[in-house]
Amino acid sequence: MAPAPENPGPLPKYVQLAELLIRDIDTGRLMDGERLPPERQMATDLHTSVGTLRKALRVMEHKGLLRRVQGSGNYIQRKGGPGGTYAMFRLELLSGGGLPSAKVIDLAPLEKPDDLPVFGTASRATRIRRERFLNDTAIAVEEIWLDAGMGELSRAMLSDSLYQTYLQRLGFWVTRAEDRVSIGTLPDWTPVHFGTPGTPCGYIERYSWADRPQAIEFSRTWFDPTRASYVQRLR
Amino acid sequence: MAPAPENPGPLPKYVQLAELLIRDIDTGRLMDGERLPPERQMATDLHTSVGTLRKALRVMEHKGLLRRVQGSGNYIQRKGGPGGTYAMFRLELLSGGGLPSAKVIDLAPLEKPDDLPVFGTASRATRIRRERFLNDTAIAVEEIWLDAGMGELSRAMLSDSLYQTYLQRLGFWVTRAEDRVSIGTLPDWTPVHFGTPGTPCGYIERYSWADRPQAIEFSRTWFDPTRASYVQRLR
DNA sequence: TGGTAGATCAATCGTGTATCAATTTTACGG
DNA sequence: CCGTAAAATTGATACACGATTGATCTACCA
Repeated sequence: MAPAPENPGPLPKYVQLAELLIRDIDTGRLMDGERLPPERQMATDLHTSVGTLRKALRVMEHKGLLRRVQGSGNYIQRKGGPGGTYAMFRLELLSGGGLPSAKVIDLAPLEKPDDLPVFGTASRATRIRRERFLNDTAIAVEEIWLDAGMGELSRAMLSDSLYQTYLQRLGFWVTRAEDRVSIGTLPDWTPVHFGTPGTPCGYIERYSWADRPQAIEFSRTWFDPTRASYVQRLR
Repeated sequence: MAPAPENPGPLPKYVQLAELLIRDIDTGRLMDGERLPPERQMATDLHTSVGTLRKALRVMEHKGLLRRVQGSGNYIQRKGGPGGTYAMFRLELLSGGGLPSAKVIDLAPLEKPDDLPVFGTASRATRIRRERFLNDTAIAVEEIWLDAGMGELSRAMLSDSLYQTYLQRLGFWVTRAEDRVSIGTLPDWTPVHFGTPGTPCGYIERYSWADRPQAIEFSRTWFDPTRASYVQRLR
């Protein structure tokens, strides 16, 4: 029969928005009790309408993650301890958790090299090399390739959360991603203070999709297994 | 296409379609809450008609695996427990997918060794050592420690899916799990045909919880990164 | 009976706009 | 310094519109 399993369709936008915000809560980017920006401003920042945004907020309120006060604002309400009801994936310190940040090593628009898997539609891509931290301890280096068709990126535009940058500066957001975790060795451009190129380490490949059939981003992450591990929580 | 006349016994096409999709759920290709493509597109992708496809969807809805929302879409609905039977098995062949199976190497009730992290309440645990396969190619070895307080296991009781065994033979269901992926080396009891002890490999630690605050199971998995990788899909 | 094809209906989504209600902030008078 | 009222801010609610999508029905074929 048809060996054609289909690619998943995009979820309703308000669901994606809710999950985007919930991710920010889980990663610590949104703290307990913090007040969100006004709905109107937030809607324009996220390139959506107030109605859609409010549906997302309604979802979060229903999950007990948000307290909505008329005339005052929307307040984060952190529920229960770690590993709430949301399945998370990320790099964590061996001791658990950690507030993520990143330092850009290099950013350049380049021709896609031949050793990259096929993704996107353009022949060029923006290459970003970063060093990643959890609580100010370096845990990984990564190389991100963003298809040129998605827009131009400059160093000044980057924030700690790349996906947030994509949304605010380029007007699209990542709706789907796939990680493949394996083992590898540190690349030759690894900063000397991080480690020696060739050292065995954890290795993550990630494809990211937006609202089109072809992946728009491909990234490789090399993480130090003595300091961090890839964590997946399942409910 | 090519509806070749077959023997009196071929399953109706819509049943085959339903089973195809259910298998995608079980293997984790379709995740909880995910939205399927529009029926029209899905029908053409699967080389069938909308009517036939809808019969298949109707079957899945009747089984509680699908939530159909008019005007919105078809959403995967996880049935009791953590998704499908293999939803928690996240290793895939490098070429993608693969049907999982396992061969028991050893099963023994033992005192918990000191190098194990604390879990459960008993001082003893059942140790299971298995070799794991995807499509009959060996991809990993694993060691599972089930707290003695959960019941007695015998070799004859084991099926390919341990969690299903727990449910059917011991009467509890794993509701939550946490994976930590890193790198390691093959243990000294690795079967010779699988690899040489000490060889670098991928390494997964997993804690599993049932209906009590303390973890009831701890497992370690060593996988061959040249044949499989740990996969995580995100929406 | 099972599968295909097409037309039509109904519900939802995303967006935009307007209006109301509750709260906070500010300004003013004492 | 205090109290009150007005102004500004912000969330809540409602409706309209077009596009998308599932639901239903009929006709036809093997």
